[in-house]
Amino acid sequence: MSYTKLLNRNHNSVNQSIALIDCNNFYASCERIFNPKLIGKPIVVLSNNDGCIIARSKEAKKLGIKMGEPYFKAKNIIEKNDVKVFSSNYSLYGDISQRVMETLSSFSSEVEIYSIDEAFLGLNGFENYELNTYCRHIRQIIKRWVGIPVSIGVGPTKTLSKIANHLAKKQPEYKGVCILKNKIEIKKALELTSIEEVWGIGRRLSLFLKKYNIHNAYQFSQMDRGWIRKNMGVVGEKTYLELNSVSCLELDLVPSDKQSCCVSRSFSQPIEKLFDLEESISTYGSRVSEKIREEGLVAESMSIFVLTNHFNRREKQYSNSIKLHLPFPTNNSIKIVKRALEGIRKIYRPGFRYKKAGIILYGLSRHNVTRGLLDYDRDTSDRIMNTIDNINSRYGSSTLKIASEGIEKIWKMKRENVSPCYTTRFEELVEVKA
DNA sequence: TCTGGGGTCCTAGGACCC
DNA sequence: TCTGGGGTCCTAGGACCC
Repeated sequence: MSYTKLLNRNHNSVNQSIALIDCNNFYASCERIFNPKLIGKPIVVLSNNDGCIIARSKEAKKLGIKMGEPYFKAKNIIEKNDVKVFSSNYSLYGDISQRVMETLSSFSSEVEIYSIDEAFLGLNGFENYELNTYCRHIRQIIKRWVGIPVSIGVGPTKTLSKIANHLAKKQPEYKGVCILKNKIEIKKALELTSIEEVWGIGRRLSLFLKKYNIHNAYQFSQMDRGWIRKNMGVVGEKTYLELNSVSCLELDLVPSDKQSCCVSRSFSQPIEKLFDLEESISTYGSRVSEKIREEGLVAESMSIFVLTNHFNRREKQYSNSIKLHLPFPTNNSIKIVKRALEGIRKIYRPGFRYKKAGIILYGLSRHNVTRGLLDYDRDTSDRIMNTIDNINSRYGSSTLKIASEGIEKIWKMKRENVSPCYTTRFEELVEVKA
């Protein structure tokens, strides 16, 4: 549907109610479910390689620990205050997320899973006070059944439901549920929301807007539409309309297939040898192939990239990438890894200390659509991959792997404080113990 | 000493065609 | 000698999100 049509169609639908359910401090809350001693204690969760802080409990936020801060910089506060530290455990978080989403789907037929810890729900046909009661009920059930605290914001558009959610979290008087339905409430909420907190307005745009003396969401919503279109493109214009209760972003109820799929990692220590880069790229290539197989997709091209540590000013820097086509669309690990290795050999330059490498698959599609005449070995190759996937899911990931993935892996991720996989058996442990 | 990873959408500009 | 212009497709890069 064209953009204009969409606008016209929705112009009259100001009365719709979209709820945004957002899990509070999601990763930290997940760690607490199976370890109740942690309730009330400050917790942080670290990114891969135990590099940055990517989740904090309420108590940790209070100590002044910042989101995205490097672990080593916060170590002082952490040790002084006995903050519990966890390496990220995505198989645990993914599993808890699924439970939350399943529970949500019992409350509305319209659910859009937006991220690991957020979902939009269509909640039309409620009176206001019913809406409030219903949301409090949802909140209670998720807490009771899954053990995760959530905040709920409701508004006539997605962007306003985001703002409502933000208030529900921040202002204690809402007790976790904020409903923005009438003009006066919306105006008040927009005035309370600083411009950089608006969904869709990031660091760059908020700096730009502040130069024009636009500091909060209400000021933004009162600007001239043409000016916004001219200076911020269609994306900015949609945000503007959404703040003015004109819905431009519909609920996406059937998740569409991915267009690209990426696996990349920073190394635990810098590596210099082509051999080690080859091992890492083989591992990532194998993993990314597995990921698209899980979704029934095939890729037609890929991009391989490497970079050195740009934080280290004293060392010479290098980064490069190369795009490669596959002879025909495939999700076969062996073929993808083989091509990826050709790529890494082309962009490798000796004499640098590499910090990170990765592979991105492009041109993804459902695999029967692209079946071609040259594709004679598809069935055999499907069977081999199937067998590998089955064995790996039964006996732990990487039980079977491609030889070039290597065994020693000097570059492998650091994860010193990972919690047990309470809900997903031992797959991750294989990775962690080594 | 130590600084994450995986996505989407939009736009500008080049190549190519008629 | 004179040397168009508009459409489409693709790609790289930027900005944003969690």
